[in-house]
Amino acid sequence: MNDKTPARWQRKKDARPAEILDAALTLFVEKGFRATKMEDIARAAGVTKGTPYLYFHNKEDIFKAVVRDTIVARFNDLRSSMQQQHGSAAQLLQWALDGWWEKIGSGRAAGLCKLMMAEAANFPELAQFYYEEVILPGRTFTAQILEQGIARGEFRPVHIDHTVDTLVAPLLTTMIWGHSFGCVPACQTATTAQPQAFLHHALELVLRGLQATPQGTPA
Amino acid sequence: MNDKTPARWQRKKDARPAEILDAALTLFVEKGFRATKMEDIARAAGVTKGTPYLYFHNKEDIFKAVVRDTIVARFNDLRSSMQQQHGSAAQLLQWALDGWWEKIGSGRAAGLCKLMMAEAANFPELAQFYYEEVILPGRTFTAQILEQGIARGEFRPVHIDHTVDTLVAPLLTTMIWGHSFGCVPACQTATTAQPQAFLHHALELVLRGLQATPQGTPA
Amino acid sequence: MNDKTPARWQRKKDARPAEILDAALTLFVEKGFRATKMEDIARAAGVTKGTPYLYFHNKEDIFKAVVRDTIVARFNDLRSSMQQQHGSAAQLLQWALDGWWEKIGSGRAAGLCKLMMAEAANFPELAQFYYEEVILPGRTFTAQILEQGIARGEFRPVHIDHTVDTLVAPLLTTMIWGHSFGCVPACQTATTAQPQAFLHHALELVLRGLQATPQGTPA
Amino acid sequence: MNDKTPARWQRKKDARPAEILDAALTLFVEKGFRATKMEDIARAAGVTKGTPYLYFHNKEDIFKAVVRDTIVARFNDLRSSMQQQHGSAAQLLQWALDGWWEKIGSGRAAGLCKLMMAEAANFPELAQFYYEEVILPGRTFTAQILEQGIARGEFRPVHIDHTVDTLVAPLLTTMIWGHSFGCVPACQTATTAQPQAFLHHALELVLRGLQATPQGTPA
DNA sequence: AATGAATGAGACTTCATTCAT
DNA sequence: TATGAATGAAGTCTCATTCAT
Repeated sequence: MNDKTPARWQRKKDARPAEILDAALTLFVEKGFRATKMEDIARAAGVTKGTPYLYFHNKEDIFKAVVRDTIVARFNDLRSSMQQQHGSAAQLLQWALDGWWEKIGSGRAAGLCKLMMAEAANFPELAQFYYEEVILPGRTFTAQILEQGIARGEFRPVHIDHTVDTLVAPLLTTMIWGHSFGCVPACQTATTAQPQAFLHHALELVLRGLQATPQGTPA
Repeated sequence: MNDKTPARWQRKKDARPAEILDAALTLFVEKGFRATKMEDIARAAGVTKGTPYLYFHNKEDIFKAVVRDTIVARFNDLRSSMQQQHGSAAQLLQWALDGWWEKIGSGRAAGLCKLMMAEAANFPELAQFYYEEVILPGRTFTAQILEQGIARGEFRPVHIDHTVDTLVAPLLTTMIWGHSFGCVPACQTATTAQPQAFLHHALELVLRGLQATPQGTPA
Repeated sequence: MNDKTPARWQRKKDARPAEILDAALTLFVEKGFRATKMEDIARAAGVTKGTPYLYFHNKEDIFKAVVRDTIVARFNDLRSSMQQQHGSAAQLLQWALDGWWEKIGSGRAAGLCKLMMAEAANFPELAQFYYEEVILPGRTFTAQILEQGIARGEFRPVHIDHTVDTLVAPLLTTMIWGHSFGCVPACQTATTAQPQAFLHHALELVLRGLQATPQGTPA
Repeated sequence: MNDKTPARWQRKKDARPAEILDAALTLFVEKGFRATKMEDIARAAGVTKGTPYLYFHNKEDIFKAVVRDTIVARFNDLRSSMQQQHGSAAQLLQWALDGWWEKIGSGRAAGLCKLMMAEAANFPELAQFYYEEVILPGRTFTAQILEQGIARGEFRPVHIDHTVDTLVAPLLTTMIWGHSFGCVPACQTATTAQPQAFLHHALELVLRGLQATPQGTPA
């Protein structure tokens, strides 16, 4: 409004790359990588066609930056929210699930994860970054809780890797469903309508399955 | 038929559409819809640029035909392999899982499912077809087994929809993982290495969680 | 209906080229040269794609044949209808106008003339044929009547060429208008609605202008 | 401005559309709509393939713009040159004819009119624009002069619409002939060689025919 | 730092023509 | 003679990227 407030413009200047990435994130999630035009990104960021090229080498570079930045930011959020949680392994998993939903599953980051799956084969290098920064730490974190639970006799001894994947599967399902069929009005399911209820239900089922039972295994 | 004719082209009208769809399926799964060029499809099918247009209206039409044909074919396979299975609900679910893996999960059809998720928002009409022909029938089938299991006292009474999704989640995970990060050598996990072992493990966990227990629920 | 009547098929066989040209004439008039597809011509003629090529070298060749055949046929019709007409020069011009309307102006041939104008620059060789077979004879014929009228004192002495063109102008206008704006519902004029009335009116006006008047020319 | 810059391209946004339309006008008139390639237009305008699409939606859009712009511009020229002409109806018609020849008949606009006739059926919407902006005003203008002439006793009472068409016919003939057979060296006629002489001759003939004569009509 | 006109490779689609049957 | 599957040149349009201003 007031040209005399340089601070505002100053901030703006420094914020340019972030604004561009923010716009790109929204558009990539909404339309996919190929269908998102550079000019759309620029316009959504309030700049003109050429400006994104001052900060990024090309469209692929923007995509990579979007993934990296979003992931890092979301992961820091999630990590700090998980600090110093104590309780049973089951409780930790529930907290983790809620934290994940709040920080990632319910926001644009979930769309980005879905996009990352869609494009992983086209961006192997980026996939590897994601794998190392997201997938492995996430698996390790989950695996540690599991192992703790087993060590404490809270859970049966189980195959760690497969159990981790079993715990992660509902999260993946929620993200992908919500950003694929969930976007089509005619293709709604219970999961898209009440994702959190589904997540809790799935976790509860698996936790029951993990429960150490004195009397043996089911048929 | 006769290798001695240096024919520029072979006539085989009846086989052409299937050949084109087959080539398209492979390429779509490998590279995605946008990144697959019509000429690539043509070349992969052993014809030239113009030929696919003799059988299909445009690229989108080919995509739709690929989905419809593959889905219908795979579903018929699966359905017939499930005919007249008898046993406990748990056994039925295990058979269904194995049948699904054999007919769909382990083949190109899984890649198509992953692609369908990636593109659902871009092809709402096709998404609806897929939803009606694949998702709903699959959910209904699973739900019936669950309800049977509950009615027989084999399973606890549970929320059907969420449990269906919990059962389906590992399948989705397998398909998507296998055709995203699983395609990148540096991004392997236990699931991509031994998908069937994971699927069995996940099912067993959930079945345990479903088990009717006389003595109450866990914390 | 009856396969036993070979005569009918015999005739058909010989008639093929004519049938193709007839179909082509209609389509060319309706849609223009470029917009008419070979396959449309074939289908309209009741044959398949390749057949026209058995009788004609290519599309251009068909166009040329259409023009030549139609023109020659229409001209023979017109010429024979004008045989042995006697009367004043004005009467001859009126008879010629009516004959022209009946044989050419009111039928598809008029559309062909319009098309010939549209395409003359693209088919110089064909234009020359048309010029020599239609334009020049038509002009000569008209010029002769004019000269006769002048010689008899029926008409004033006038510039023959320009007067011929003045007499021909309404005919051209009728043909062109009827096959251009006349085809668009929202673009009707008196001429398209009542072409014959216009033609008679125009001829009468010009004939009055040609009338030998004792008292001199208008301002 | 500076010849020392080996610039791959020149920036001149304001002039571009006009340059493109100018190039397009020439090419459309010369080769017709279909036969004119977008790249030809671009090259003739001194730009590359993609540039016309910065200013026009597609080829049809360029055609429409060419018609609209040329028509409007020529019509304004003509209208302003006809301002404040006084005299007899016959004189007005002669002035109008000369003005028309100077502003329209002798230039590229005449080719555009011919093209408009050739393409009217393919572009009904554009035809309607042309009809409303050119044909109707032109007819109204001519009709008013005629009615004035009749009211003043200068002309006989005649059918206005048909007489308008009779007056317009030579103009149409000139435009069409000049841009069809007139372009083929072997197809010249008096009209193509001396169009203005023909136009004057035709007008004089029709004016004589319109002359109010006390002593009756000819046979 | 920012603009936005211009570029030009690239992808889709059409259709006149060919030729094995 | 007739067919019609297949060809492939040609044309339209898009959009990531460049660069003079």
